[in-house]
Amino acid sequence: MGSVERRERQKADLRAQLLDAARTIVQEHGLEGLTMRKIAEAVEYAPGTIYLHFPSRDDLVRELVRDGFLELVNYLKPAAQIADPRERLAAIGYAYARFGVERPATYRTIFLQPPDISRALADMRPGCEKGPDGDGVGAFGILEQTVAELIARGDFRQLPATVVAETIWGWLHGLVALRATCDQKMLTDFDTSVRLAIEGVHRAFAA
Amino acid sequence: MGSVERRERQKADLRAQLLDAARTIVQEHGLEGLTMRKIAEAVEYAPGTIYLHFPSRDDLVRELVRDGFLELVNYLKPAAQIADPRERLAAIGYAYARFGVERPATYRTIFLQPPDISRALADMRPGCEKGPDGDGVGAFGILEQTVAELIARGDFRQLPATVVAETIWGWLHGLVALRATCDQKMLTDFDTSVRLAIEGVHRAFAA
DNA sequence: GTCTATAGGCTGATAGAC
DNA sequence: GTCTATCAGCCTATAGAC
Repeated sequence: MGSVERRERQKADLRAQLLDAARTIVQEHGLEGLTMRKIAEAVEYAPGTIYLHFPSRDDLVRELVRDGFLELVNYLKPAAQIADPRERLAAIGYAYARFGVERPATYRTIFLQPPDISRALADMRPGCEKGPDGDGVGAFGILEQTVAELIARGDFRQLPATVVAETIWGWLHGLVALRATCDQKMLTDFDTSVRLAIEGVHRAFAA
Repeated sequence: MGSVERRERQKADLRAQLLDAARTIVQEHGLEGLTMRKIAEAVEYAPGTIYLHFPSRDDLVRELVRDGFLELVNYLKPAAQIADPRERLAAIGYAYARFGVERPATYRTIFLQPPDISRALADMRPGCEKGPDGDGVGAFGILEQTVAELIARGDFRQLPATVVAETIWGWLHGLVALRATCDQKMLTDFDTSVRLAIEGVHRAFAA
C-alpha cells in the first residue's frame, strides 16, 4: 500500500508541476501563448502525458483562472481586515492596483480575455467574485461589503451598494487595464492616477 | 492609358474589399480570429492574392487599427463641437461609452490587445491619440483640451491637464472594458454606471 | 504511466503555371 | 493579377507499444 501512496503522491506532484509550469509560461507569453507542448517541454515529459492529469487544455486553463482569482483575493485580504470602512476602501483600491501591476499576466488571464474565452469562463466567475469560501469573502464581495457599510454609515450617498461597487471596480479596472495594454504610452505616473482615482471615489460618492 | 487607370481602380477596389471583409470578420471573430484564408474566402479570391495588396497580415492589421482610431474620433467629433467645456466633457464621455458598446470588436482591436501586439502597434498610437490631422484633434487631444479649459476656467482643480485627462480616460475605459469582457456578469445597467462616472468626474475634480 | 508516432487540423507565406 | 499547389510550421488530442 505504501507504494500505491507514493505513486499517488507522484501523480499529484506532476499535476502540481504542470500547473506551475503553465503559470510560468502564462507569465511570459500570456494565456494565448500557452500550449500543451510548451508545458510538456518545461516539465520534461511527453506532451501526451499531460492528458493523464487534465482531460483537455481548457480544463487546465480553468484551473489557472481559478488560481488567479484566489491570488487576487490574497492581495485584498490584508486590506479587508481594516476596521474603518473609509480606510479599508482606500486600502482595497491600492491593493487591487498593486495586483494589477505586479501580476499583469494573471490580471490579463482573469479579466482581459476575448469574448469567447470569457464566455466559456463566465460560469465560474460568480464563485470567484463572491468568493469560494462563501458569500462576501471573494474579491467583489469585499468591495461591495465595504461600500455597503459606508452607505449605511451615511458617509456615502444612498445608492445601491452593488451599483457603486461595480462603478468603483470599473474605474480601477480601467487604470490597470490601460497599463497592461498601453503602458509605454501613458504619461501619468501609475501611483498618481491610482491615488487620484481613490480620492475621486470618495469625492464622487460622498453624501 | 484608360485601361491602365481602370486596372488601378480595380486594384484599389480589391484592396478596399479586402479591408471591408477583414473588418466584418473582426466584428464576428475578433482580431485573433482574423486569418488570410477567411478574408480570401469572403471576397472569393485565392489566399495568395491578398499578398499582392498587403505585404503581410501584420500590415493589414495595422490598417484596421488605424481605421478603428479614426472611427473613435468620428464618434467624438459631434461632442467636440460643443462650446461649453462642462457640457462638452460630459458629451465626450457618453460618446466614448457609446463607441465602446456599439463597436465592441473595434474597441477590443484598438485597446484590448495582448502586450506583444500592443507593443507592435504602439508606435502608431501617438498619431491617433493626438490625431492624424494635427495635434489635439485626435481622440485623446479632444479630451485633454477640454480638461485644460475647465482647469483654466477654475472649474477644475489646478492639476496637470494630461494627468486629469488620462485618469478620466481610465475610468471610462474600465467601464467599457468590463462590458466587453464580463457583460453577462455585470449587475448594473451600463447607462447608469456611465452616468455615475461622468457625474463622478465632475465631483472628483471640481475645484 | 510514460513513451513514440501520428492523425487531422489550422496558420502565414511563397513558387510557378497561366 | 490571379490561380493552384504547396512548404513549413504550429496546434490539440489520441492510439498503441512498452
